[in-house]
Amino acid sequence: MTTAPRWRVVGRGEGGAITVVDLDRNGDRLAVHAFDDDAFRRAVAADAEATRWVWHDTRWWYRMLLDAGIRISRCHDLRLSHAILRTSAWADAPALRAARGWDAGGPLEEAGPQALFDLDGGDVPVLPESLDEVLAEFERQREAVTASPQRARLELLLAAESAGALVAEELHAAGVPWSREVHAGILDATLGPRPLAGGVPARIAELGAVVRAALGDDRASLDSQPKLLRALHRAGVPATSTNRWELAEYDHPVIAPLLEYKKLTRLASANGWAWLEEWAPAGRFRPVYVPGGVVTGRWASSGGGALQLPRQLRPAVRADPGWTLVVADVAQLEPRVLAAMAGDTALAAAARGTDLYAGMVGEGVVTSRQEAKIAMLGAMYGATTGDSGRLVPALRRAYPRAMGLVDEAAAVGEAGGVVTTWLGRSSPAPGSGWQRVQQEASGADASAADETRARRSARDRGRFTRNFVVQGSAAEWALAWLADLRTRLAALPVADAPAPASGPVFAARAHLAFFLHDEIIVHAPQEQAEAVAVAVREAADAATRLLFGGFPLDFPLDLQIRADAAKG
DNA sequence: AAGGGACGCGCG
DNA sequence: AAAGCGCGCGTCCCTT
Repeated sequence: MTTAPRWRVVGRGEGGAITVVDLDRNGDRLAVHAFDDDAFRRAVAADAEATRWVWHDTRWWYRMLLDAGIRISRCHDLRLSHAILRTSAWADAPALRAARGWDAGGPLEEAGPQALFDLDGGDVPVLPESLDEVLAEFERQREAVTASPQRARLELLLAAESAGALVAEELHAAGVPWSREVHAGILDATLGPRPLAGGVPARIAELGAVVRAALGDDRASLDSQPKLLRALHRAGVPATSTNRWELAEYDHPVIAPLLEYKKLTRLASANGWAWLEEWAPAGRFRPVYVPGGVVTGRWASSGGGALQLPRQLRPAVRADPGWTLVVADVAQLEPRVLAAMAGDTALAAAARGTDLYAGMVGEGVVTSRQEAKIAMLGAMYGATTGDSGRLVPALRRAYPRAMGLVDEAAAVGEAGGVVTTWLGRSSPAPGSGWQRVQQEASGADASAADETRARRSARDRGRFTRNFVVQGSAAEWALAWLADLRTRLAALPVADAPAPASGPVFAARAHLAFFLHDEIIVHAPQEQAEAVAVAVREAADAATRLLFGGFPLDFPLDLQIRADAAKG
């Protein structure tokens, strides 16, 4: 009788052949297989459900599999896991920290065959993919986790991070269903007809003329910040910058058309016709997601500005014929995560309905929903002045546990310490520059300027660590939500729907199409919309229980089923 | 000519 | 009406 492997570790063996080592739950070897590329794909396809595949970089291996139409259930991404364990305060892992090569983490090209042609790159870091190095790193990671006092949470974090890596590749492969017609229609209505190559859109040209007239300078340059600032000064607007918020404070006929001009030039340059051609040439927008790309554990993106899509263009996200979108975002994710982490039952009580901010008003902590929002954001970001800073003390009185948690995180950061999220991602230690500034200020010959500088950089770091614990833990909730939802969607029956342009893995199957910190979009066959909506809600509940057990707090969703992703 | 920094602004 | 966290990207401008 054969034992089913717990892990299947993938690497390059003799002569570069793909080699898979099957391990049992104790990490003992069950079998070793050498494959060519085709045989490897067949082996994965035959065992896609059962096994946790262990590999150096999901971007490399899973992209190859998805291209061949193969989806898998689980993996362990050594690159992402290494990054977490290397800095986690809960992992005492000297061997892992000493390992060379695993902290490289460059773009995908550097890990793939592209590197062969990147000769002038010279010392471009390449992740180890040889079987020996992959096995050794996996062993180091298992040791670090097993020895951790927070083993269960770290295991959860590594599993969630790795699932996120799978989701990121699937999102890229499927793409965001994008209506070029709707997008072009918005551009036309806002900017005017598409100009000839290199031309200025009509509405922008008109507004530019109005602005120059108001400045009394028909040759004023509006696109150069220093020149615009000088032109404003000549026209009697004593602005110190040209940002929107400051300009809005001045009462001058140039302000309104100038702000509109800036709005339109922004749309044209960031998401205009050129963007449409480059990023959505065939009805799909395919951003590259970068899991763990932000220090806090949030995802980043590269290419196309996926995480900055203006709300204005959301109507261009449009389901294929016979399909629909399930659009869901979490209401007040970060304050809810904070309440659960701190075990703050008063804040949890305010969150009991669907609107945490309304709950705060109901408890008499603040007088309006807007105040509640400003105060809560100020507490999580470390505001000290303005309306926001003024309201924070009221929150400290009403929610001492939640506020105590972020205040403590700030204090640790100001003192140069490290803070850690709910599941175990730690903030980076302060850099040598930061420490030097603090030391210089504490020396006997420190000037007043030295002390001011040191205090400011300490406060800056305090605000960073204050926010780190909340933003990072919220990212963990979102990862758990994504991972659980991904599994539920895969379990839905294959639908009788027209094949979408989403590639072989996603034809006739509901799939994630977009993710943005606390929001997801699922592209679903119309007949499955309700089932998908249920899965999205159940996944949120599952994530909450997984992270916070029985703590009495919901994470309610704002969920809509509709053909486009506009809010309505 | 290429690259880095500053600025501004889109998103959460 | 905003000053306080985390990002990516386009533009301009200056340096190399």
